[in-house]
Amino acid sequence: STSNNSMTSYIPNCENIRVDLQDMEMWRTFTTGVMNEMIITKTGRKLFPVMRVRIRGLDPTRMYSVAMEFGQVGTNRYKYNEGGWQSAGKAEVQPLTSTYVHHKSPNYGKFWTNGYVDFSKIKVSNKQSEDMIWMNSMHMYEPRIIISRIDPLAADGEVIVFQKRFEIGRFMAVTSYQNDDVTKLKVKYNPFAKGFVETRAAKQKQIDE
Amino acid sequence: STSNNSMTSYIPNCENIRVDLQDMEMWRTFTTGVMNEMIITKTGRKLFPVMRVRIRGLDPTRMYSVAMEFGQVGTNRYKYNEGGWQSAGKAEVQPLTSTYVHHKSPNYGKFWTNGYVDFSKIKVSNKQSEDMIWMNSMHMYEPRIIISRIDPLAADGEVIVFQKRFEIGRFMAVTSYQNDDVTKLKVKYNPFAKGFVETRAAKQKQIDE
DNA sequence: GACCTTCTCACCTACGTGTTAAGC
DNA sequence: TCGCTTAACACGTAGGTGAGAAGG
Repeated sequence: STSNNSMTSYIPNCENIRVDLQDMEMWRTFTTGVMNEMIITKTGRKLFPVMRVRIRGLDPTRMYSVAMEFGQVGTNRYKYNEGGWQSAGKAEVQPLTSTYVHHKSPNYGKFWTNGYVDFSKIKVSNKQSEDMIWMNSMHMYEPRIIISRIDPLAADGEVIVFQKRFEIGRFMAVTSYQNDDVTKLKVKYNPFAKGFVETRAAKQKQIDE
Repeated sequence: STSNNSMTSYIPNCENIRVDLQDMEMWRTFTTGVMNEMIITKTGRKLFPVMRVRIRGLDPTRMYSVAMEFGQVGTNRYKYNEGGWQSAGKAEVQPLTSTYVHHKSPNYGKFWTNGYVDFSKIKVSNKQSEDMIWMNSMHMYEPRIIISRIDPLAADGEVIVFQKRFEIGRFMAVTSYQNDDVTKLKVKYNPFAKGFVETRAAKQKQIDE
């Protein structure tokens, strides 16, 4: 939408910063012909796949914070019906604590541009809590990266110098998987779900016979 | 020794910084009537007990790095003989990479003084490697804490503002435990060694009978 | 009833222990 | 032989999965 696009353009990218999402093949798998889902629980659940980026163009000697924000997409809530997602009324209010400041923040530009930055520690929840991202179930979210430069002269000591939306990282927050195709992909690619590979294969065999 | 004491005094403690070691009862257990030992391996081994400190007196809005250095004690190497440690010739050269910069560095004074700072991620090794503390086996070490303030005006951007030695944290680096009393204490207090509690108890019973 | 949430569970990954026997 | 180091191992801790039944 227009409002989303304007978000990335009002930030002067004065340092020529670039941020590239990694593991694109994996991300395409979870978004081609399917709307990805992420389970949220009271105690917090990790995301899969994991956002992993390469950052370039920071001043090596200056200090930055890197954060990931989860923005609500659109103004509706959704339901899964007859094999697809459809609007189901107006969205709940976007919870305020929807930004994860990377645990290595703040740090030198040199640190952030050396290798990859991953967000594997993020936990998403349907309850408010410090240390977790609070989301509404059956709502759509989009991850966005925000880089701030530490600046003692600024009012709050930090100045946003870069933002980027990752449309390919969009997902539906759910308390249990709705689309069985999503479950299949999670079991296939997430090592922690290895115990269900055989289970699901056996069931599929029963169906086939 | 005189040289060790002078190390802490040439740093002007201009910010009235205090650093207090926690879990003193545990540390006393590992140093009263016994010389503590820490196993070092090629792939790196964690320390037990873990150094955990409370820091006070930092400027909340300025930025600091907190590090732990492992200094060689004395100029000898040692051997365990007839139930005690004794000198066994001249020490090997102190490896250079003997400082662990805490993984949350750099960070605001406010962060460091809020709660405790623990060094549970430190790994010690007898091989040179990034990310690990390189030590010589059968040598004695002493942990020391070093706090540096990030200062854009300084030549390398950091200025040491505090140092402190922890004599109670001294230990002998070994590739396998020499003193069985140390092994007993490790098995008794380290949760990860719980599998050996019964084993050792059973063996002791055999001896008693 | 229909829809969504919560809880417990078996089954994984990942890795921190001292033990022991073999190696040098 | 002796002293020290290495590697494989059984047995823990810690925590990340979807499944499935129960709850609201």
